[in-house]
Amino acid sequence: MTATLADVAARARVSPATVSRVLNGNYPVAAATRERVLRAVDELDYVLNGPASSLAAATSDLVGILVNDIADPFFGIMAGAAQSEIGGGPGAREKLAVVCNTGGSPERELTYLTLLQRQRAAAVILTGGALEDPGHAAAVAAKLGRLAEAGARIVLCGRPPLVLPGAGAGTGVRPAVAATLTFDNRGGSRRLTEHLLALGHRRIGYVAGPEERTTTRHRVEGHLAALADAGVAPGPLVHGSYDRRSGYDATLELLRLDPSLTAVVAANDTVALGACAALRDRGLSIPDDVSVAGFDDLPFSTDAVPALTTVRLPLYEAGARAGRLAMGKEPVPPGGIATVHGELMVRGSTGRTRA
Amino acid sequence: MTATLADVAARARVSPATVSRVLNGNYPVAAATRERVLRAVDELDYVLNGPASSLAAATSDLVGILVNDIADPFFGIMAGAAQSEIGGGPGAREKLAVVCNTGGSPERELTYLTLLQRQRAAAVILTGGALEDPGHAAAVAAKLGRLAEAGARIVLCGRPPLVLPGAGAGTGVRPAVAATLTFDNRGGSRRLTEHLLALGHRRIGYVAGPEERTTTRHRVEGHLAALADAGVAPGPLVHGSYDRRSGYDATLELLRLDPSLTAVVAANDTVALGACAALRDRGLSIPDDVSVAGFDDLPFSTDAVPALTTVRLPLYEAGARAGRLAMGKEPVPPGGIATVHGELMVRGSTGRTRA
DNA sequence: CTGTTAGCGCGTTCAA
DNA sequence: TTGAACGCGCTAACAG
Repeated sequence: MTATLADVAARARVSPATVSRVLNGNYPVAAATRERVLRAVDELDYVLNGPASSLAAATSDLVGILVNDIADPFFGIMAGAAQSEIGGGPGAREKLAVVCNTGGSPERELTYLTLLQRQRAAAVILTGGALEDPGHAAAVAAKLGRLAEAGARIVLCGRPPLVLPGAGAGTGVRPAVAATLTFDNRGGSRRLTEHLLALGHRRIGYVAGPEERTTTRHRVEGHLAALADAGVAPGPLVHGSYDRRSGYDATLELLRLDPSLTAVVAANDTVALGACAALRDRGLSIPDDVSVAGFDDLPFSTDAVPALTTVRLPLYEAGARAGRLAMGKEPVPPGGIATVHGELMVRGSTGRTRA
Repeated sequence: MTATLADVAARARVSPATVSRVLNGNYPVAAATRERVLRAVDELDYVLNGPASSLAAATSDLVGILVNDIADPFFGIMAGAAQSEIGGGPGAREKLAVVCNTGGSPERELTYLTLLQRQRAAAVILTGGALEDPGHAAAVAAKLGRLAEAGARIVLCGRPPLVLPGAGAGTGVRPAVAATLTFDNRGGSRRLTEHLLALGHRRIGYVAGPEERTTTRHRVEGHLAALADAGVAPGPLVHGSYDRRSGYDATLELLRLDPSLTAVVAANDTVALGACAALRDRGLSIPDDVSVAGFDDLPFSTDAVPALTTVRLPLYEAGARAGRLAMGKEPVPPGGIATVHGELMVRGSTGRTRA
């Protein structure tokens, strides 16, 4: 059967404890002994028994990364970056960075958190916007609290800070979350709309993301704030999911609600692509008839025709930083929270309104 | 601290063994007892200790899904589909389906396999093409053999069948791989090139994927086979990675090598987008001056302008099937291998050559 | 620097 | 249907 630590010890003529020490590299071991042990490990094709090790040490080397949609590069880029900072750090004991796909489902989010708690995960990174349902938010907060209690380091990436129930000044509530990297969706969205306003647009449609999501709300709020500041009345707004199809359908609906639209702002780049397709199918040219803008600046956005005006979020950098924070390789930002800003990328899909 | 099985047992006034039986549902337990146990579990916020459980049971509920690039929807779609078939099957004990991103690195692939072996993973799914280096292939085969020996079910998805060293007829070598779903890259590529030939193209450039990868080779082979059958000489070929930038650069190189090209075939859709950008920047129109074709039919391909002619691979279906196979929820195909075919999607990016 | 000794928390016999 | 007892393979004190 599979070789155990004891087998290795016997073969190397040392005690099991010594083998353990060699493998974990935590205690000094004579070079000659270590050599013998490593050879025995090799000869026996020995692989440490993770569960046994985790049980004895009361901690595992598993790090969970939760994403809302693994097929969406928005999450893939962040998750990949985080994973690259976690797996195989030189010298450090190998961590197993794993990505868990919730599919945006609240139940699955909680299920995965429980599963990670069960595995005694060393750290958990939650990416992307949160659901606004208070019940679910409380459930997540509670779960995170228990995970943190059990020693897991919690990091939020691209997610608003956790609102701690009953965490007032001096209540002594230790925050469950070690660090939060939050995206400035509101500010980015605001600058994007200001750009449109500067180009002369006054009738702007909005294809929003799924309802009850923080990302959706913040982006809408930034948009509305820019309009309010300029004294421009909001145009029609339609909610949909974060996919291309939704952008297509919602844009047709927008056009129906207000045929005089001169610009469409989309929840993200993927949705914007769908919006572009709908406009083209209606015989409208971009940006001559209607300008279109996205959000996130995913890799394909620059290849759209015309190239998409959007707000660039440093997804890779944020994910990598979250990974380092989860590993304790980077100091926690002051207050535990850092805001990540987006950068307006003006490209061909937006232009001046016709004279 | 964290509650244990014994705590639950004490609170429910039963033995630890009974609690275990209730939790695992493997043995009959009186309804009243079960009720009491479940209440105690709830009151104590008890969460099973995974490592301890795995150690005792000599198996874990972890299922690993290896991908080459998590930021690429090609893998994200497969992984998400597989995960949806694995996580939270009703009744079944919750499995933890986790995605591991190798980044295309052979070392990380082996590292992840070792880590999964260490965790005594219940199953492992490897997605996407493999590296052709014989040394690495042998190392992977050996690792998979050991994983399988330890009870893990191995499934390949979108990957060529594992060549078993020394597995001849009657050698009694039990294949380590439970099931293989392989993509017909060769056939799909061949049909794509035939389509181009039918449109009159005779000077076709090829932007290939990374060298030493099975996917790259098979797609190139299909392309060359179609040309050979038609008696057409192969055009220039340039290798690159699977990203947009690579497609852009390679296409400029192709144009330099043969300015009279009338078509460009790309390794995949992402690369094709880069190719389109390069052609446009050179002032060439698609498909009037040059036709472009991709592979995979990722969601954004239909939104390219013009929409991309490509070969659709049923990524979601294949991933889901791999997930079911990993869970033993679906019968293994005859011979352990099933070929998944692609479908030619003719769209606007390819057209007849000019008269 | 190395060996000895106890558990870590749970599943699974075996009896009852 | 339930309980008692043992051991899974490893780490972490404590000696030496």
